[in-house]
Amino acid sequence: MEDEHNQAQNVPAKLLKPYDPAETEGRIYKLWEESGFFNPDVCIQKGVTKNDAESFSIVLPPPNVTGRLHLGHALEHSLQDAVVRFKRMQGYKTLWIPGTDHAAIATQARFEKNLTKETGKSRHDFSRNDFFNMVNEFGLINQKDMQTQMRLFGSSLDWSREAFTLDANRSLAVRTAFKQMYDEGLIYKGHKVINWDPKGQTTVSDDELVYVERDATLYTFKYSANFPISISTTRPETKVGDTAVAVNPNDERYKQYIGQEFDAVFCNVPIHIKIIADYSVEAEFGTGALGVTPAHSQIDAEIAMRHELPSVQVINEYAKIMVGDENLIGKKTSEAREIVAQWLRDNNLMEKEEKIKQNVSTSERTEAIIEPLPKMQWFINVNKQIPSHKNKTLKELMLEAVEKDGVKIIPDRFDKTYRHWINNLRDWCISRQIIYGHQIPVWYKGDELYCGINPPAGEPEGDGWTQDTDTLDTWFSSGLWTFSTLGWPNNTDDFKNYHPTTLINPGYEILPPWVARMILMSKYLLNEVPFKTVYLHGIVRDSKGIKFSKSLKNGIEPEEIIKDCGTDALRMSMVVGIGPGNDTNFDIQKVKAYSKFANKLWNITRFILSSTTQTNTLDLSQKPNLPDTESNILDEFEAILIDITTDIENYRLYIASEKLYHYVWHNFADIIIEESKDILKNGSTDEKNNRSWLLMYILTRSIQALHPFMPFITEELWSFLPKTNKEQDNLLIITPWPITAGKQ
RNA sequence: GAACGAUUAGCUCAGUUGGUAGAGCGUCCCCUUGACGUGGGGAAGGUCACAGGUUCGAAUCCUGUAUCGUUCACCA
Repeated sequence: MEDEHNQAQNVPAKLLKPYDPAETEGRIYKLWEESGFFNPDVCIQKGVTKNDAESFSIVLPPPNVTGRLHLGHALEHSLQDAVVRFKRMQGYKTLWIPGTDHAAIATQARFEKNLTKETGKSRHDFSRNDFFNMVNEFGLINQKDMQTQMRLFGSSLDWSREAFTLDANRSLAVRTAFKQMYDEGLIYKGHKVINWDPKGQTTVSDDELVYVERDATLYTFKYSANFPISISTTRPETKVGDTAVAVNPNDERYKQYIGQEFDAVFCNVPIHIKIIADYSVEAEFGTGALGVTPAHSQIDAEIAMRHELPSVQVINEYAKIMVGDENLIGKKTSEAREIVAQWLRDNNLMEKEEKIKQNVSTSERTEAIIEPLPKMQWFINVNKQIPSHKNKTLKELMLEAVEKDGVKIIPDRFDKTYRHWINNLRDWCISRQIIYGHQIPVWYKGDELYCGINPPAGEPEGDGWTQDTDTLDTWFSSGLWTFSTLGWPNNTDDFKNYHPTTLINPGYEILPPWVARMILMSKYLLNEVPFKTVYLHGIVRDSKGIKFSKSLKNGIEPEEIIKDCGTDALRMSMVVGIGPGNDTNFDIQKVKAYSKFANKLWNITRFILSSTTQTNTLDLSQKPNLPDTESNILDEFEAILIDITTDIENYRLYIASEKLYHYVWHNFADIIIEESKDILKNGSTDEKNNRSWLLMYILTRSIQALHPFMPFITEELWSFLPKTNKEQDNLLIITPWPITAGKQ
């Protein structure tokens, strides 16, 4: 039987069995890593990339070291690696930097939750230093795990440049940025109403709030019998801190009272109320009068600022009342609410109680109800005119990036989201009362304040200095990511070669907190944009369209999928048909379909190697004089390659990958190969040779074109192809993209 | 309250610039034992949410409506 297959020696034994990704992928990744080709310096050294080639750089959105990578990360890696491999093959000086994010509050919160569950202890049972180290260790375990996962995804990351937002180099970048902003007055310390998380005992920024709808009661009442105006509130317990009642200046009902001041005893607490006029008050809502509590509401604080009202703090960090008699003092806000309401009823001051739906802000991490409190904190001023930037504000610099500097957001509808966020931006509270993170690089000694950079931690010379105990919002360090990873503040070659980066590829949900912050930092510190294109991907949901989450336990481990179907199949399923900014419901059927495709490609190769002529000596660069039939097939194929190339260059990977899939299976295999069987069997020698060359050519180029999407199987098949010229002698990862000629 | 998105075959979703619809899975029939049973051929199945409009022509552009979803804001 064997003797009938006179070309069987062309077929490696491995190819005779179905494709086995599990056996292949790990080995191939190791091969790549050892080759050094993930590192652009090595590519230049070995003559793969020209020294003066244009660079293509991209930093990985650093995953939080709170846990492991999930399918959303698989999507992100599939997209980025496809583009990176494509650009590398096109001859760009291609750099993709890996890294992870310490994620400050998220990591500390998760660690502390585990700690309490397992040992009953909390952070207060440890020294600051010990606790920091424990959280960090927890993070580093996850970090290591994620590095393994990234390799499993096949990502061609330059591991020699790996970064962590909390490592020494990044810490230097953080201190440098902080000092520069501090010295120019952009970072300031101020006593303002901030979002306080009573459970986490820290401030949180506006972006870390989650609004939850709840039932609430809207109470309408007067402070005292002789007070002329009724007010409404859902939080009567805060009203012991009121210092004014605000009405709309055009409201005829109340005009006569504007400017008057009243004393009252509210729930046994003496208060002094001034009646003021402010346009922010809507006459139509409630009674048209707003009780102003400057210490416990952002909006009221703004009104109070405009009218120079005193501010009285009545709620403390533990969300307990800190004024009043024994009935009130020390009570939790929820208890105090009912006590005050009852007092109002008892004193015939309550006019109305209605049930309403209300959105209450909670902490993203601890789920605690946020208490607005006045506190001394560090802020970044987004409205200050910056002398070193032609008196533009940070907000203006951020808008400039998309309006003038050409930062392109894909899909473009998110451009609006970006602008809207910036236009509503308030000063960014950057200090946190947690331990895990970058400690504020500021030291105090008496009235002296020192802000420093120098390693190891920036501390000043001499004795008696104590460092500010707060740490920075995690987004402060991630805002520096595109350049802190390239060696900034040192003027390194990497920084010169690769910044601004070409592309960034995060999920759309972090457009405001991350993408916008990177633009802020880069525009201010470097006077340039951090990246040229922002490709936003969507969310991977479960098959029912529900978001994966740890609490719902509906997560699917990427490893399971990879074990069953292979990474290439998973990657294809994450790319084909999923447009930018679109969510996708994960469906294992889709992955299975592409694992079939992998096998199909495997068998196409087997067939061509075993059925064509002279495969050992076939030189692709020696194109025979093809008859029309073959010539047309070739033209059609090249046209598709050009098409696909254009699609990828415009980041339409979801279309390019599908076209490739469709061509290879339903044109190449189903039509071209099928009709070749007869030719290869019954044709003349010339016919056989021409057809053989054509099949081998399309196969070879298809494998190259598929490589960005299915890197493992294509690299493996590449090794089986005849080695008849220099190009084919190399690893597939560094072969030139098949249609460089097609760019014409 | 506002912005944005979605609404296409039984299910999950593509459809890049307007030229009367495609994929995967599922269903049914047939074929394939010399690439692949993870294969091949074929079939059924869609008034492209609805109503108007622009156009020679619209799933694709415009207006409005409905339902679902996301995000932002928030009424004190």
